[in-house]
Amino acid sequence: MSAEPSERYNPREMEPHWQEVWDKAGAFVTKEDNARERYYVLEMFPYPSGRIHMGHVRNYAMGDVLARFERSRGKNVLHPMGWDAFGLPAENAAKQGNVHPAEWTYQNIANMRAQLKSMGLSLDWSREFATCDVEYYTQQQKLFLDMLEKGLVSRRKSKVNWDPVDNTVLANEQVIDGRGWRSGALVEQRELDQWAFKISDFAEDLLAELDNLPQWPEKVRTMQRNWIGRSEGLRVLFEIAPNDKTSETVLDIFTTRPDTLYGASFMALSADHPLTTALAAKDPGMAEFVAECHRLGTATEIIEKAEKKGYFTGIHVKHPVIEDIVLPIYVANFVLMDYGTGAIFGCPAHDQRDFDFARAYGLPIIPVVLPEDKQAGTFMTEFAESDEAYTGPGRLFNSGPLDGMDVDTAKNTMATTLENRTVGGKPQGARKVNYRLRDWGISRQRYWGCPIPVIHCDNCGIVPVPSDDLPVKLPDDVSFDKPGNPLDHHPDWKHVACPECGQTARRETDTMDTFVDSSWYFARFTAPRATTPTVPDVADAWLPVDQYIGGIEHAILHLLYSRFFARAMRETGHMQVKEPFKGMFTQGMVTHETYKAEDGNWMLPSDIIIESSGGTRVARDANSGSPVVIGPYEKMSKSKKNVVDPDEIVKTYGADTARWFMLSDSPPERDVEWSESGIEGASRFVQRVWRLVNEAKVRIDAGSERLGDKASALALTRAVHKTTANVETELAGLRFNRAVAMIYELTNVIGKFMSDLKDEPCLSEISALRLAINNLVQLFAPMMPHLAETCWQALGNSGLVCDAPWPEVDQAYLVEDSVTLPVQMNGKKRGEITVPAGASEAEIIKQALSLDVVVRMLDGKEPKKVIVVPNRIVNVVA
RNA sequence: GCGGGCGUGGCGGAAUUGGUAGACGCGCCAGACUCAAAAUCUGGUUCUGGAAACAGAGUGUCGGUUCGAUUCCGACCGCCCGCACCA
Repeated sequence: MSAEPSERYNPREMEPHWQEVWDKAGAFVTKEDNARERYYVLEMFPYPSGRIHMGHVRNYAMGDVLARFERSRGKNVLHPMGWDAFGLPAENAAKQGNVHPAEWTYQNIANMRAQLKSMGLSLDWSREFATCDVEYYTQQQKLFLDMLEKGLVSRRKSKVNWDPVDNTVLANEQVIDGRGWRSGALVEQRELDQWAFKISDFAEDLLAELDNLPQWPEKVRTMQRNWIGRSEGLRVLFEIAPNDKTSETVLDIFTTRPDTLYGASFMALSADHPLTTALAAKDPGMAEFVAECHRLGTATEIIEKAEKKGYFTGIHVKHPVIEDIVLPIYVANFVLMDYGTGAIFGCPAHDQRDFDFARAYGLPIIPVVLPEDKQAGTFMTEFAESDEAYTGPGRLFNSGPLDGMDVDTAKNTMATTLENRTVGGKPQGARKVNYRLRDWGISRQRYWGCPIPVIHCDNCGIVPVPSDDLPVKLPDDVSFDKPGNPLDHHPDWKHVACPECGQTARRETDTMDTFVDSSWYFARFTAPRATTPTVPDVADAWLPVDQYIGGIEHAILHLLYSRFFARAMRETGHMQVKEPFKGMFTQGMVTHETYKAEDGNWMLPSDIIIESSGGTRVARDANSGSPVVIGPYEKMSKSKKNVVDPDEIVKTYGADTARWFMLSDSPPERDVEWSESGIEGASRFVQRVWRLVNEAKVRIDAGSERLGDKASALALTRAVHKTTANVETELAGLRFNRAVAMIYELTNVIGKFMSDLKDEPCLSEISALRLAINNLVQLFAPMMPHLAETCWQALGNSGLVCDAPWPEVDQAYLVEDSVTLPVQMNGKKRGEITVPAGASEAEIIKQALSLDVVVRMLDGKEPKKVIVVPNRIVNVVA
């Protein structure tokens, strides 16, 4: 099959053809026994919602360009695809449509696979898997058991974020502004037995290694750093003054400012602190205050506005470094139980929250840090009138032995002092590094997830499922008509004999958070059919992923969990690599104009007609003709109906056109604006290239017998080599938009060359044209692979362009033998001169000064100075 | 509040280490081809003045360094994103 010259290029015919050719040739099946350098490119695998969207098209187009490009550069490329297939939508579909989650999911996968195949991606489909495949989650259960054995999994009663709409637990990372990330429901706090991965064991390493990921966006690294939230400080034991309300004798607090201890004026406990709970049991007023704190919730708006409130416990602690001073203990609504020890000391002068609290309750405010440029007296006076705590640097004062020290020295000195004292037989102070990062709770009360392979036995406690008994398979016969977890109310699934004592026991009915599934799939792709989670040697050979591409929305959750999993898999012997992704790229979103009808309803782009006259665009309803308001570009979303269906685009314009458009114009990390005229422009280029190739073919076939070296032929050859070198650099750096621009430029150059070509060209012109047109095809081949194959064949090349090596760049052609230099007068361009490449400075100056405009402006005077930057510029200073 | 990023024509965006601002695309204007339209091709398109040659201004604002600044420095203005009572 081949397209006739002079016909329009027909992607609908050619694209399926080449897809079949690649498929039959097994062109993109990755071989292990391949001596070439390995290159692993991976795009975040999709959730099988049923249809791909333009965001997928952009993501996979980028990955595919890299895969094809690196392949042509001689690498052994791994470019796999799979499905992040567990999750709640399948269960919701089951509830609504009476379809089994498995059926729904696999049907969606089939649809989306067909859509992805129509894009012509160079994927190794032989490695495809879905995380809901038994073969995959069996291996995940093995990993879980290995991690359990290594002490990387914990089970404890803990406060969890409970989503009352989805009826399940959420990880902290899945709570956004106090609401569930999927349901948007206000999250409640509940106490449950939970399985958790001990990600906090790796906090330090996860933080430190961020510095060794130079190919990650700075933004993502910063976000992870903040999330891990390391802070160095001191645990301090405060002695509780003897009293009759509690039997406790010490209060354990965490502070990062031990230097300000001389400014302490109160202590504050979290509403959930054990001491609070004990005291509230006997104090109804306090119990009411605690309840009030819980009602406040965690929503951002509320926290921002909430006043600092407290409740005095009636007890005091002794000041650790000032004799005969006691400090009152409050329960305060701004102290968090899950950070530090859930208790703090308050130094109002140097912490804004403490300041506000002290103001509200009439507590002393004692400044102990003096800004470097202030006198103690004036600072005290100014400070008394201020509403702000001073949190900057300075020297200690009002602080006895610390007076005169800078903040860091004072911190250290105080730490050492307290380390050397004891309270109740323990050191009063202990240096401690605290992290915000908390363990990753993975228990979910759901059916469509990976079962947690443990058994609860009344005699033996928690018993791991023996590996011979794996997999713990999900039962097929489940009902979704009752609220709660279908696994829990399944008639017999959970009832099993204890593997240890044989007595009646219960299976764990919780399944794993679906983020577990996506935390190691990149490793599984290296040996997707192995009967172990990985084949360690193979995983180590491929990993880390050279280039990972996906959305910024996974900057914390997925990427942090994956980094943890790599470490956990290392500890359990499944691989050596601890950083899973060497290069990370976060691509921007696809946006589209929004359209609103007169009645205020959003309208689909396909339901409107846009007319433009004299630069103004007017939209109206395609059916009724009534006017439609054109709104700004926003992220494509179903709710605003500003979506374009990739299937329709592929049918109308072809995959190559869609890919080309997605890669041109906008830098890949920025949002791209989808527009009708944009896709039309891309389509125009496809046809233009096709015409150009056919015209070139006619000229080349006609040949020539005239000898001769034409300057235009040399210029074209230079342009080809230069563009090849530049496109290579840009593609390697993922600057697809710049590569596209250069290819356009070269196309223009070739077009110009052809229209200038005489009826009887000489040999040098024909061979320059042959090189140019073939190279052009190769340059755009990673982006528009079908068109490239068609052109490649039409030009009479043998084999597939996807197998052809990247064109060679001859450095000799990159060196120009004459240069055009701009000539500036006082920094403003006035003209230009052309000089031989090796021209001396004196020559250049002489030529520049003889320019008409320079002579005129100098008006007979000598220039003050002439600056010559070789190969760049000449500047005449008058 | 803290952290990260960004401000360039009508629009998306280009501009190596400071060296011709506006590549390339979209849009628009004019012309060619056509009975006509579509498609295609050619030319033009930062702004102001001018028929043109040309001159002046110009990369958010103000200032600085420099022969020369979109690029470096300082102050400000505006926008986007992330985090946020983390002691």
